[in-house]
Amino acid sequence: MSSFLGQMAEYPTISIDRFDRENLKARAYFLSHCHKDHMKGLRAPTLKRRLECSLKVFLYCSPVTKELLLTSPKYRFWEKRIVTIEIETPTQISLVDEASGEKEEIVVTLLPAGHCPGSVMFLFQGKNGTVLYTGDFRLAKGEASRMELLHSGGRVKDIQSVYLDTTFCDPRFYQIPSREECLSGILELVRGWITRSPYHVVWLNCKAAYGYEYLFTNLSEELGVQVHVDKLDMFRNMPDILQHLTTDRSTQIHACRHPKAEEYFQWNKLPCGIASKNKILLNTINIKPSTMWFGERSRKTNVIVRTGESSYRACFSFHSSYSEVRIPLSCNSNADCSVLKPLCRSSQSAEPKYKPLGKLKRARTINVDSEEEGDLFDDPLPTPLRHKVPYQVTHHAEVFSMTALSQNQPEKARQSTERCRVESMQNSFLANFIDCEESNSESEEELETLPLLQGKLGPVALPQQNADGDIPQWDVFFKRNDEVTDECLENFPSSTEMGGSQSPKLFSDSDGESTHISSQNSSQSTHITDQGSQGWDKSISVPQMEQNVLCPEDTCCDLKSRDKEVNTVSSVGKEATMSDGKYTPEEAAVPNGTHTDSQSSSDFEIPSTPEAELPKPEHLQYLYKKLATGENIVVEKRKCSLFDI
DNA sequence: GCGATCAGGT
DNA sequence: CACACCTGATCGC
Repeated sequence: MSSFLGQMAEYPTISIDRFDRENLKARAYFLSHCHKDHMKGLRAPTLKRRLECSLKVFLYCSPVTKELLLTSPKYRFWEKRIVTIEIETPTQISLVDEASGEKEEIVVTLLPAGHCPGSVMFLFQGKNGTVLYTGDFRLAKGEASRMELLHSGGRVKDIQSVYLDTTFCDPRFYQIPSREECLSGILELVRGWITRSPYHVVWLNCKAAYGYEYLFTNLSEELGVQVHVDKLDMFRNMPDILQHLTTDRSTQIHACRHPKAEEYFQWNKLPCGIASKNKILLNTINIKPSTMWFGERSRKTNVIVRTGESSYRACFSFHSSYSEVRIPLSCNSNADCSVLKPLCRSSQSAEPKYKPLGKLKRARTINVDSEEEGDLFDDPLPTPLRHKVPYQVTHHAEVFSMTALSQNQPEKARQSTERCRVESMQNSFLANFIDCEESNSESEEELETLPLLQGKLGPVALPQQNADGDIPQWDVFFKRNDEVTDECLENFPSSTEMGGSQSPKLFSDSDGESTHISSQNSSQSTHITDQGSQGWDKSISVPQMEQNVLCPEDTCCDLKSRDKEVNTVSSVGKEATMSDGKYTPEEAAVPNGTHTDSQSSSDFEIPSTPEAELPKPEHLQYLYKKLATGENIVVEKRKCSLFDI
């Protein structure tokens, strides 16, 4: 359960991913993704009642999240009260207090989070500054640069707080192999097994949760075998996922579930009940996706570990690891950049890009123009179509989409009369990183020594710069992979090598030299569904501006100035107290060089920000000072830290 | 009967 | 370790 209580210090009238207690009074709700632990209170009678009374309260989320949510009858009562916001489309929302009529404007931008279908991060911009709520996220290869652009779109100083998913925000989870590596390992294991005969089947022992879809779709895509699941109606409008799933049990790849699945497996039975085909017994192996991590200096890089005669564990994570959580707060290079990198890619590089799954098929198109105020909210399932264009205006009294920046916009382009403070946010970068530090311990002892904000989602890490850290030796980790990739792959089970009904003999869990399954080439061999994140095939917005205004060129940012102000952050939930002090880094290093995308290496690489350092104790000094002066910092029961440089 | 909470499991 | 659930027991309404 996320320990984030739902409210952010800067904007306490909105609630995110929590719908109980204090959140019952919120003026607006936001849901980052459809995992139960982020939906607490969402179907409670108390909230339902409030909804019936407060007609101006809405839930904002991505179109995919809405689709998934409404698949469950338990949440259907939300149907008319959900407003979907397109990815990467800054949208203004009026937060109205129904009692007093008091109104506050806020601009929210949804950014793909890579955690599960529909998952997003929320960037809020308003009178109390800019805050980023990450929700749960897994940055994928190539996404670091997106984050840079994100941050370069707003001056660093405007980022007051980052409410961060700190699941693995601990040095002990220093590395989790990249999505591509894990995928590649699983793919080859599955391939090696199911190609042996039509009676060789694989059971993917997945927990009930959204987030495995990219695994299913990629396996299906590569192997031409659909994955058996219990239910797929939630994906009925997402053909990119749906086409790879089936409820036909005769397939060779299963991800079905049953409470007694483990027991079944002992008896050679799949969770869906079948044990044979054409009266011939099936040969089954099971693969359990689970988090595996690798310490900074560990050479252990197997992404598949054999745990039994027919059992394997495969590395898989919904969350970013410690090394991935180092989010560049701004971009190093130059700048015309716009907020969002995906818009900037005119050159279609070979870079493997993880695109969020779940592109919605629109049942119908809805024209949205300035006359259609009511439509947005009255419309049922197929959400109003909007283009991912800058400057679009959705027409509802309280919701406007607009371009994020005005830098490239002709004034005439502004359709909304609303002022958009985002305007000022474009230049001035600082090569900062959000970094989490240490302490996964729950012992009082450690908490005392290192007073950090705790919580899965919550603590805020502060940008910091350090010139003398020990930089992770990325090369050490991945160089070797390059060298051994091919031979490793050769060690994979193949239909010819593996005889009988034994399961593949590989991937020993010991220090594996040859058992390592990982490939820098995985981007080639493992296709990740490309579907243009949430782009819509039909356009509708009337006031349509030029596309890509946000980022005219494929160029990246140019570092014009360095913003020295970085507010400290923090606070999780209502108990937390924001620290409003500002910090001026004395030695904000000048980002050097031009940003280049990391095309060739893994997620862990932080190519564009060579100065990035590991957090060091001295970085906490400022925080300590604040603590010493009595500023409130709430320590909750989890790990992670607040970096207050 | 429902929800909330907890313990225990995968 | 951790997640994202699930089940079952207990309690209160």
